[in-house]
Amino acid sequence: MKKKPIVNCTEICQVRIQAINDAMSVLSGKWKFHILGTLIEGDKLGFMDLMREIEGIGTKMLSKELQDLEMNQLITRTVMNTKPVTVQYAITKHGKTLEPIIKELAKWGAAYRDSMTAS
Amino acid sequence: MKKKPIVNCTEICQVRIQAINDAMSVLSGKWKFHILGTLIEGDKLGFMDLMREIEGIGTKMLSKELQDLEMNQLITRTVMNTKPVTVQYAITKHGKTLEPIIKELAKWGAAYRDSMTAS
DNA sequence: TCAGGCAGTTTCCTAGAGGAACCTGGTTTC
DNA sequence: GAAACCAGGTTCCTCTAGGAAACTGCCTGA
Repeated sequence: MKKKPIVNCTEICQVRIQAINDAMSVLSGKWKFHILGTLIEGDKLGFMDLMREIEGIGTKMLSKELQDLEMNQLITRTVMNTKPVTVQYAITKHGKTLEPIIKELAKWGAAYRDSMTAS
Repeated sequence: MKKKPIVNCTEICQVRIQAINDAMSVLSGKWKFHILGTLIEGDKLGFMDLMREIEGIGTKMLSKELQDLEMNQLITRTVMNTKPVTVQYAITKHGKTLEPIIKELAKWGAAYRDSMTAS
């Protein structure tokens, strides 16, 4: 009995897969959510501010991820002409659209931890 | 001028970081969202059904990710005693709590794609 | 002048994520 | 008996994400 061809993926399914891939390509990596979450909370942070807030991240990763996020227009980077040059990172309007996702994710993570420690 | 000690991370920040780490430890990887999304949409799917729905995944990854998800109680695996043994994967009540996140993620991904192609 | 802060960059290294292909073992249809 | 379908497991291989540590360059206050 011949089975339907390999490609019987429904269209809504295809669309969802592509959408999730798009989102993940921008948000992949260990640190993006943390950086975005931090910048959503406290706007205008410097490089060292972020280092202090995001426990565990190193300078290389932070700088690389910041570049990624800037390239994708989720954050902005402005160099201030102060005496020791400082830089301000801030979330963009576009980046703010991620707030619900990050909030949900954090909420779910906390609930998950509770449910695990309970059992 | 001495700066405040390294650890001046606010508490809400620490909590968020831990929550996001918890969530990511369970949801990390290229395929978990796809699998969960597919199982939320159509309940009770077999191994080959999932292969067909999730374009691009291979047997190794699918089987490994399914084990992970089952271990974390997000899906169930039931072996049916049919003539050629079939298996049914389904989402759990717990797994369903991820629905808002996955929906949001897919929504965001689609919107992101639109905004990128527009510019 | 020298330690320390800011903002990174560069190099080196390794574990693990993930793909391709092949194998098993049972069953049913042609 | 050959071919095909289900449900995986196994092996081999590659690539890169990510950490550690060291270095740069500028500025400032003690």
